Amino acid sequence: MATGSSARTDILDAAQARFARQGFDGTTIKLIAADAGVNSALLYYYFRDKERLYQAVLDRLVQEMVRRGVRRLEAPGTPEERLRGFLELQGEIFGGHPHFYPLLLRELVDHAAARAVEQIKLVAATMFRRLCEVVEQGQREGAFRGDLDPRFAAISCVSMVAHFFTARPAIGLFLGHSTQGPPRAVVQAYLRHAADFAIAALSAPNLAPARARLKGSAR
Amino acid sequence: MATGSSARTDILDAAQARFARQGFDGTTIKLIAADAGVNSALLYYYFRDKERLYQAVLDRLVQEMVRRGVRRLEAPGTPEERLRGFLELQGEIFGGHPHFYPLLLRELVDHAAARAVEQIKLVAATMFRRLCEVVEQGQREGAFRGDLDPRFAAISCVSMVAHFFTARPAIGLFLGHSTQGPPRAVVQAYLRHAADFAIAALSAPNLAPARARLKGSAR
DNA sequence: GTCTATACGGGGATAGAC
DNA sequence: GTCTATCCCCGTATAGAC
Repeated sequence: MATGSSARTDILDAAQARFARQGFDGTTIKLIAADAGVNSALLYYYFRDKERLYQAVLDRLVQEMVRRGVRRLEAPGTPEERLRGFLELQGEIFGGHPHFYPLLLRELVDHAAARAVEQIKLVAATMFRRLCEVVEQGQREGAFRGDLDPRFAAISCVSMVAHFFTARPAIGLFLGHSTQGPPRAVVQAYLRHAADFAIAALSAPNLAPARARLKGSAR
Repeated sequence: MATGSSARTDILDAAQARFARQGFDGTTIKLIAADAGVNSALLYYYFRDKERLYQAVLDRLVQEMVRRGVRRLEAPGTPEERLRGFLELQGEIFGGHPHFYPLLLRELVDHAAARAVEQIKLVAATMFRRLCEVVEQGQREGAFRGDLDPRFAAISCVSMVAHFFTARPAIGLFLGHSTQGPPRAVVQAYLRHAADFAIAALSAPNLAPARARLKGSAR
């Protein structure tokens, strides 16, 4: 309700940026108001307090992530193609919008995600579940090795992309750049590497690499 | 100097726990003092201000991590054994001491690691460099595939372990437990999986499967 | 809906006694 | 070295005018 309000979404946007950059405790209501170009008392009109403003930001974010993630996982293609597509989307989201992943990350770190239990359960029941099903399908079709726990495999694949953005400042220095992180081209190169690395680990073991694609019809 | 002082280390220990759990902004001097069982003014005697107290905590932590990491990487053995040993240590450190990884993680997230630039450069020049050399050695010896950037491979391997602990609350829910994270046995199982997954990706045959798939035929 | 003005508390930091 | 007492700022939140 009242979604048309410009001030309301301005506040949400400003809050998202600040919470992502400085965390809950490090962000002040007055600063958000200044960013949004409104008076600080207005924040209490739209959202009851700082806590609920944070919740509203988090809600909006997780819902968008789940929506895009599930849609990508349900795209047509082989399990390998769908997994690659999902990892690609992950890179787009985490790398593209500067306030997306940092906010999720903070929520995980700040209070052991206590404020996001419901949202995480949603992710578990939709996106994560779907991702595991893709791995399982690949296993049934013989493209992926069958001796892996699909949930562990899913976590490993996602981790290689996620942690790159988590540790972005450190990785920037590791690779000879700055704490701003590596330049875009290096990020892209890493993301390609990570997808290949994941598929290599998942692919059926060396014995019969060429025969792995039994039912595969090269399209 | 003055390392014998009990109050000083008590303060450092208490500060480490609080900073790890609640972050810099979320932690108060008075609370740290209460945890350490000393008066809050004493913190200003040993450390000039909150900022320097935080720095001291971070210093102590990174130095211990580097020391243990490098020692493990320089242990005798094949590249595979040394990589496995390093990932095992990573799991021990991150999983074992509850304030170790959360503090590093916060530093990465909080201000793009601005407070830890020097420490990260130390890690880059010692531990990370050493880890890359292990991968390179494996490549020269033919145990690991040669078509990977050793730095990217190193990052991928570490990521699979690190992100598991980063996202611990979420992964706990994903696997049907709580935001406290999965039980110890599941953590151990995942760590074994991650090491195997990493080695599988590194050992995968060079070109045959990946290229064959493109053409859809492997003679 | 949006603003001004303000209360109320809490946090960092200091002076100085012991 | 350790504590008591205190200052001062700033952040959240509310009351109420427009």
